[in-house]
Amino acid sequence: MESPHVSGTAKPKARRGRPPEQGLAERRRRQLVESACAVFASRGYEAASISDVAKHAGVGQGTVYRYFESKRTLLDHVLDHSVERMLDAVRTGATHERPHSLEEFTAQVRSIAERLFELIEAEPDLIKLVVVEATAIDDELKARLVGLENTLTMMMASYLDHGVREGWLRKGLDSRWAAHAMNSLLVPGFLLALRGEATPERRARYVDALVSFIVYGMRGPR
Amino acid sequence: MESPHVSGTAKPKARRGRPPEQGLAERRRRQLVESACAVFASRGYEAASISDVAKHAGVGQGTVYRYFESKRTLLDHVLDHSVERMLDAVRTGATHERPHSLEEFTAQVRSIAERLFELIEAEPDLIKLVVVEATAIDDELKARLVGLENTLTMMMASYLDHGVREGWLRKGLDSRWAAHAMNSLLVPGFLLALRGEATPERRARYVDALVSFIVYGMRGPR
Amino acid sequence: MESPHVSGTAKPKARRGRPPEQGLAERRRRQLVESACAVFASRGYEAASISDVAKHAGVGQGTVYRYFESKRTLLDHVLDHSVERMLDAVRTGATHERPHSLEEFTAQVRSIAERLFELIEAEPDLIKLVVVEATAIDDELKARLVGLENTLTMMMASYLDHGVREGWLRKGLDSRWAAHAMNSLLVPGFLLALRGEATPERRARYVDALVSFIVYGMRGPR
Amino acid sequence: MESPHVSGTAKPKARRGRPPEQGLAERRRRQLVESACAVFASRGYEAASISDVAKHAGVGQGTVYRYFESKRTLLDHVLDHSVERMLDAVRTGATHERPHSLEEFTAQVRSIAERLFELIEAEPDLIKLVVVEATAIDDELKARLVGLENTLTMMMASYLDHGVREGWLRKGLDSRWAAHAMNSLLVPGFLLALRGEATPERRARYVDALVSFIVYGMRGPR
DNA sequence: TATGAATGAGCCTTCATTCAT
DNA sequence: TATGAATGAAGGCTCATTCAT
Repeated sequence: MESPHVSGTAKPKARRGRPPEQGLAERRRRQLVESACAVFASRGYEAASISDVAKHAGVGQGTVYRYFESKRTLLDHVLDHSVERMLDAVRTGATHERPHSLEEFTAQVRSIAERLFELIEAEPDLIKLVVVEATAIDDELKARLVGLENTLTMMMASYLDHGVREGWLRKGLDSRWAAHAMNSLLVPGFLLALRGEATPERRARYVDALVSFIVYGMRGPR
Repeated sequence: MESPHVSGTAKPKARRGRPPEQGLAERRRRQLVESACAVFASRGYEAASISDVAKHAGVGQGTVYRYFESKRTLLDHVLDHSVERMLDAVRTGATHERPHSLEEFTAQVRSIAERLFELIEAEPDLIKLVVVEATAIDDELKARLVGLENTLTMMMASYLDHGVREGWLRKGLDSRWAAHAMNSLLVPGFLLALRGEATPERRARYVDALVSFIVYGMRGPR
Repeated sequence: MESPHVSGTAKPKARRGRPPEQGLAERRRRQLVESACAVFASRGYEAASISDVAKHAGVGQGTVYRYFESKRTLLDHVLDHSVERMLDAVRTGATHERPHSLEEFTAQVRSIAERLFELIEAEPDLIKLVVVEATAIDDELKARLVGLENTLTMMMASYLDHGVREGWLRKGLDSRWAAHAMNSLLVPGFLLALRGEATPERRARYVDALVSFIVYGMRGPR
Repeated sequence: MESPHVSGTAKPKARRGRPPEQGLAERRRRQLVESACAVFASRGYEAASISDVAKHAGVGQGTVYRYFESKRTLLDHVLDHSVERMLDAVRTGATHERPHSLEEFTAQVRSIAERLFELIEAEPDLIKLVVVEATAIDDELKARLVGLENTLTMMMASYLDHGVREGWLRKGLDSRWAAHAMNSLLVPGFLLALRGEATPERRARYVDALVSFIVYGMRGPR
């Protein structure tokens, strides 16, 4: 930062004292968000206490408040973090930029569904926290999550419209509704996983059925 | 559960003097459970206070403790009560004892789905309490609810097996999985309704799609 | 309250349970306000804790919150209570309704000053809390206390104007300023008392000097 | 207190190499005390945090603890500093070493009062901190401040005794009491200023009245 | 020496639960 | 039996103080 002024009069403000250990703050924040994910997910947001989170992270409670101004703020970060992971799953699954045939579309849907399943299986409670519990905490939060889902739905809808224009999805498709249904249909899979009954085989079958349903609905009865 | 009604209508056999208010206790319990349903549903279990429940029921707080030993116990009863209502919806929807063709089966599924939608739209918060919030409160509770869903799944699975035996569902159907998928598919609809976006039109379309999906999966690709 | 309806249908709402012990609430409130007076006065408002107040009153902390919704509310009541006592002192001192000569006026001033001295000597810290510390806590509170003093000043000013009209106070007296000065001059006496050095003799002398000053200023140089 | 300034300007006697920053510690202390004055005065002692003081002084919080062992100790120094400023005001007002007539005495009293008013108007919150808030913090502190006022009173009393001996104050004057009354009479003015209602005109009138009162009391009824 | 990260005691407040009446 | 007054254990949050660097 101050490298250009090697011999200038702008003395570098004589950093005294313990150097702020670059990156520590960010590491701590991450560590705390992760602990909060675990604790909020397992006990629920209301029932979880800041002291639980601190204990899980191995720090004093006061430390939590150096990095997050309130329990509620911490939740915001937990949600951001979790949503980010979900979006990563979607991005990883979407290998082709845009599909150009029903087959490519189907393959992408399958791939995304499988990534999401993996995430759900890895962190069932966390996903539940984001997808369901959070909407009950706060109106502001509910609005945020609804907005997020709307964004996702819109993205998916534009995908579908693209398919309609290219001719591999039927004309007259209610793309907004279809997109919403697709989002929604992920939830049962989430519940399946949540119960821990999702053998790879069953999971594959669920994805198959889901894909079939989507394609069936998208393509129309013929 | 309802041990008293052993022999039909069981009129209390006109006794002399003031009847000892048999059943008063039971009435109070019911009244309290209903108040608790309302209060827990509207504020969430953690945020609701016993004093809210008592006020809603028009009794003193102490009285609550004459009938339920703790807030947690009261929740147990709220859940039982709500589950009972959901089962009623299912029972009401299942007009024929058992279907004997794919068409009857489909009609029943549709009918049940519609009853459940009605319930969800009538009491979205209560359903949310049962389906979502409750599992985050307690491991014991979570186990109970999972058990409940397993029971439902088993009931449904035996239905499906019956269809397989009668030949209108395909041989080799993984009935346990199929039953579970059917249960799970209610959830997106539940979310739809919960968000208040369920116009009658969308709801109908959702039920259609749901039924299609189920039938599609049950009957196989051909 | 319900005495008129001796044999009417308006059944008195069947008071069940422990009777609310008429007046208990008011007694508790008083008891708590008095404890709060003592504790706030001796430690200062900020440094005093609710738990101190509760301990002083011999109740649990939770009990305080049954009667006052916050620490701040409790302070409001402490101030009201203290102001009331100060006003009582003034009222007790003001034996004649309105003075009709300089002598009567002087006698009343002396009498009021002496009542106030008694109060100050009995509760020096409490008076300090009201007169000085409170104005530093809150803008809303400061406004209230300034308003109170303005009211007192106005009352006193109207007294003085009355004297001017009746001719025993000089024409052209700045009654508003004079009233304010009189109020202010009580404070030194308060400090005198606060230090515990106020022998009856010195106190009398102070009142003499005060009265002389007031009369001197009121009557003018002639 | 200021032990270094033994022989006048005391220049540090040009030494070789970097001077060991003698006095740096003392400068830091002063800087911190000044910041603490500002912060304690504006927020009140209890509500002010060490971190506020450190920020105001432009140092880290830890640094404060290198110079003062606790927040309480810092307050001690703030009070010393403020008292010193008040004494300066008195000293500046007292132009003649000792008055030798009632007129000179009166002029000095007026001059001192005006200096104090200036100080109060310049730093009302700081004065309030010293005069009011501090006595509520601690018994030890209260004792110190009472002791300080006693010292002032004694000084003033010796002044008055001097006047009695020289004959321009009446024999039999209770000098200790009179001195105390004079101190106390400053307080109403302080309150006037504190409330921001002190126009120059009112202030002049208040000083007039104060001086009159003092002279009146000192000289006796004749 | 200066720093600021870390800590835990303590505050205000809420509320499930108990119990005298 | 019904009541609501009383309670104390938490919980979220602040901040004086310590200490590794």
